[in-house]
Amino acid sequence: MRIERKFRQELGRRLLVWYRAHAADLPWRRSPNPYSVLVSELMLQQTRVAAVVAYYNRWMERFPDLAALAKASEAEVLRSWEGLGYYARARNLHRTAQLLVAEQGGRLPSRAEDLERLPGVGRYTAGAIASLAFGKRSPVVDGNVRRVFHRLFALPEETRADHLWEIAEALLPVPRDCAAHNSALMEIGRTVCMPRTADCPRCPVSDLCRSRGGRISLTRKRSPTRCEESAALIVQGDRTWLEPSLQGRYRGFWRLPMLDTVRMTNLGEACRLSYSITRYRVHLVVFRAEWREKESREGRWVSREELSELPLPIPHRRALDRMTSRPASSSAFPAPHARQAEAVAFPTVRK
DNA sequence: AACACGGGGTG
DNA sequence: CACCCAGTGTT
Repeated sequence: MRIERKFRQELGRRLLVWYRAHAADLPWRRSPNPYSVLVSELMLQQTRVAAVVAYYNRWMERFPDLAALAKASEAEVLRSWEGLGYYARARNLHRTAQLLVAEQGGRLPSRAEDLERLPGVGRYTAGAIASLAFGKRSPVVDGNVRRVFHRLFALPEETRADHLWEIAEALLPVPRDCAAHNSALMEIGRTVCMPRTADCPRCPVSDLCRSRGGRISLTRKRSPTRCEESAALIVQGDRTWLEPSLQGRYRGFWRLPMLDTVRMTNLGEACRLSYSITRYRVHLVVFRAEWREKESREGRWVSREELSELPLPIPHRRALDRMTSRPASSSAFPAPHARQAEAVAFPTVRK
């Protein structure tokens, strides 16, 4: 697709003017140093601005720079990320900090090509850091930009990702303005040219737009797969037995043990809750239990104070909160369930 | 190219 | 409830 110089200049001007007037006041825009751009961009991967702000502020207080982050333990890093999801991002950010402190004098590279070699930094994030933090003439294509381009140029649904990157590159203005240019494209996608509704009257480039707010066709998804999971709540005094998650999505987290009726005695259902995770709908049932034989299990007894410092999957954190917080109540735990609940031996996944 | 990865907000 | 989000890494 050819882009006329005149079109490019007019579009660029409008974006910059609009952005100067409408840029949201976000914490990582206050002092755009490379580290704050790195942290915010990692947090913003597949995650909305509104969800990120509080995490970002706490993060910067706790890990103000690469050196502080590199020194932190993984548990501390994961606890700070808990609830934000996609925990590989946190592990990657931590590794990136350690790698840069160890080998690059604690400095981020400024070229997208070098940034992309860092763990957790792909094509989008590399371009974002290069342009936003270092003012480089690097394009960005994220979900917002993709949608804006689809509408702006009335692109066919099957448009290849490479083509979108070519367009993004071709539209870049002089280096000095690239940060604002890229931010403006994403900000318009986020606040004006939204997935379901395009608020064209508010859009600074609506008269240059080929589709004027047409709907982007939605890709249908398969319905969630139902799963069941049963966990055990084992209490000794004021401590709860937790086990480390050694692999999988919750690697590095602590969690309730899976109910194991061979080594545990099932004392009855304590609580149940459902949650969704990517394409699964999980029904979690927690049973109160006692050890018959604890040998050969990795884990530890955790007090309530320690509980607040260890990283836990949100569903397990919730279940624990529900079961162990009994304010203004003499008993620390819910009364035994009347009937002996039937044990579900192991979580089952039906495909 | 398809899939896994988390949790919460929005209509 | 369905859909989606400032993507990346693995298979």
